[in-house]
Amino acid sequence: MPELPEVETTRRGIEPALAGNRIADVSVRRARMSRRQPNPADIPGRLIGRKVLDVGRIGKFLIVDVEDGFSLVMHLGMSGRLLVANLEDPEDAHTNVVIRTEAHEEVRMIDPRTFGFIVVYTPDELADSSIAALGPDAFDALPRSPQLLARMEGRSVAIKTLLLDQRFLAGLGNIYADEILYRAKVDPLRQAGSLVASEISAIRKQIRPVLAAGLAHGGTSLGDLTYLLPDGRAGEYLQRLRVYGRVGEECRRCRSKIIKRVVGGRSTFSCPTCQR
DNA sequence: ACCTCCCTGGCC
DNA sequence: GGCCAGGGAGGT
Repeated sequence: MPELPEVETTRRGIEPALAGNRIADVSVRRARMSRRQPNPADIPGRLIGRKVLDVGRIGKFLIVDVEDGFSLVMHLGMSGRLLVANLEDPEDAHTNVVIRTEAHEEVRMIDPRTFGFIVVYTPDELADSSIAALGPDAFDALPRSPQLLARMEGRSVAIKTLLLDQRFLAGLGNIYADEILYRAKVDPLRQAGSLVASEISAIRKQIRPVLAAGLAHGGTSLGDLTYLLPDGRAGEYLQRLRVYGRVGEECRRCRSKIIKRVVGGRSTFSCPTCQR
């Protein structure tokens, strides 16, 4: 992971709060948050009393390995945040999951729109889950261009849709896909299989810088402020976005008007002139 | 490979 | 009062 020079994202990080500590209690306050658990009643028994061995991440999935082979998987959806708090700290609204450790701290998942979730897998369940099908992490394990090219060959899917497919690359979301394609000068609707090596290389070159810039500015809080940093502050990447949300504004490169279309069911912003 | 659904707060 | 945004999974 990159340094986070401008934004201190947590008062106390999730990883130090969990790693090496034993889980004392788990509370799922909104049943929907455990909808991906085959039997939601399994969650406490699979976690309580077990020590956290490792805290990792693939794309947008946070993966916490505990003793006896269980893996706690958390996803923040679009409006989720994780907060490390002391037991006596007042709870924010929409605190939907609370994981307490024997160090008397809590990791709280706050998620107004409840697109996030928590699930605890056995090794077999993990192997059968969508986690096992995730592509390489877009930041930590970005494949070389020839490998990306090979995986795009013959595919008619729009490149934007492919970038959002977590089985292709794990970690890119709607806003960042648009920014990457704008910087790479590739039309989001181009069929993946039609891209030539130089275009794929251009896309690849932009992936890490765009993600790093987003991280450095604390992510992208939109006008509705549903996404917030763990401490409740807004991320400030919105002001740096070059195309996302800028329909009708002038392209910074060629002054054409930025257009908005729907691609793969998601709002998609691009320059009709310099993205080809 | 596509479309629809889930959910809620903020906005028109 | 209704629309919209996001990520992922399920269905067609």
